[in-house]
Amino acid sequence: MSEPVDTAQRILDVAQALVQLRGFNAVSYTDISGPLGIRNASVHYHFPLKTDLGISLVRRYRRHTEEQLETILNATPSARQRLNRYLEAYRTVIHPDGRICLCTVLAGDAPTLPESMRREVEEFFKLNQTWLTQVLEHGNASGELQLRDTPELLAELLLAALEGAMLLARTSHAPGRFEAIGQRAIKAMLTF
Amino acid sequence: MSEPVDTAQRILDVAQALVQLRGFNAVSYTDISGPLGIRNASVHYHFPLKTDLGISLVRRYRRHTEEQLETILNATPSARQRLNRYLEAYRTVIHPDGRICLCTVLAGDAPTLPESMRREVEEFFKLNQTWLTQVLEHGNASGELQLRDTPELLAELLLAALEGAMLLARTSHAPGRFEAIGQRAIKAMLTF
DNA sequence: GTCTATACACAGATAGAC
DNA sequence: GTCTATCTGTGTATAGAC
Repeated sequence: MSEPVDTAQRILDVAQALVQLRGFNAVSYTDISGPLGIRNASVHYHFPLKTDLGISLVRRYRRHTEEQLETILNATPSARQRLNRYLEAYRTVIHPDGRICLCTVLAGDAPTLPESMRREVEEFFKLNQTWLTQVLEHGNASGELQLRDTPELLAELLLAALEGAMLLARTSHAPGRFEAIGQRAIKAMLTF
Repeated sequence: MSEPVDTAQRILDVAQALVQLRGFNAVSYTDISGPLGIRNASVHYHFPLKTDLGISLVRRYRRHTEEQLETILNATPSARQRLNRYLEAYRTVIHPDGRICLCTVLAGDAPTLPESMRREVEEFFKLNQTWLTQVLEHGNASGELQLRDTPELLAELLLAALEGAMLLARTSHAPGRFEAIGQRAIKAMLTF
């Protein structure tokens, strides 16, 4: 009864996993078509230019993230719990095989990406930073947190720490490192 | 009277600048030979395989960093000043054109790098982390700092924050962002 | 040590049959 | 929508002249 998932979505699924691991430039149309049992020309039918594919990839990822963040806000009014849930969300994108956040990888590729794609990545980070800022602000206003700096700057610091933690953990083949740093970074937000 | 700088070193100079910007895989032998006024075959004479070039690149970068860190230790006994100098060192590798720390870029490329090269990158981060740990430990022992967590974990957090800050700042074409986050991260070490 | 020339693989992309 | 076939560019790397 269920419709077969359309090819464009499955292309994006495979492409995303590959890009999360190797980066945008190190993934080819053939890399993507192979696991799907189709030919690279078929991928071009759905995404004529690689830039098209890249933009669709980031947009879909950002939409998905937006939904997750919205869900967290609805699930709890506590800043502590919101931040913990935010950290949990990272666990869903990090894999032992080396996959990390799509946009963290693309940030590394940024200077080689088409400008239109780089802007999409930038928007992803803005989304995260704005959300974190609001969570910290709200926690401060309600008295749950006692921030020692502006919510904007602390949000930026937390985001940066998580980005860097993913890179460091992956480079040293030590996924546990992300957890340790992530937990500590959040604790810092609560303690500041 | 001064000897002409040997070609191998100049190759590494050009290669490093290019890799700091685009990453390892997005830099070709022709990209490197062009600015030097030679042909790509000449680069192969000095570094037969690209992996050879990559390893030399990271080793030289790490040696240079080791010297800088040693210099900082000799220049001041204060943890505060040492951390500030450490941040200053980042300023020498970050450029408005998009160049950031060589090993931060290579961390993004890690899964596509030859294993021997990845290990060299890992060593670079270990070097930084060990140094930072010692600085924090020393500052704590002397009473200058009051750490609220282990020096190891705080060093990891600081390193991760700086890594991430470089990526975020570059992605949004806002070099000033690195400064702000970096300063705040160091302040966190002093305040913990 | 640097050159020209070239081998070989693979990339993104397109044309046209089915 | 997917295929085969192909174009064109570029990458790493090597052979051999100078």
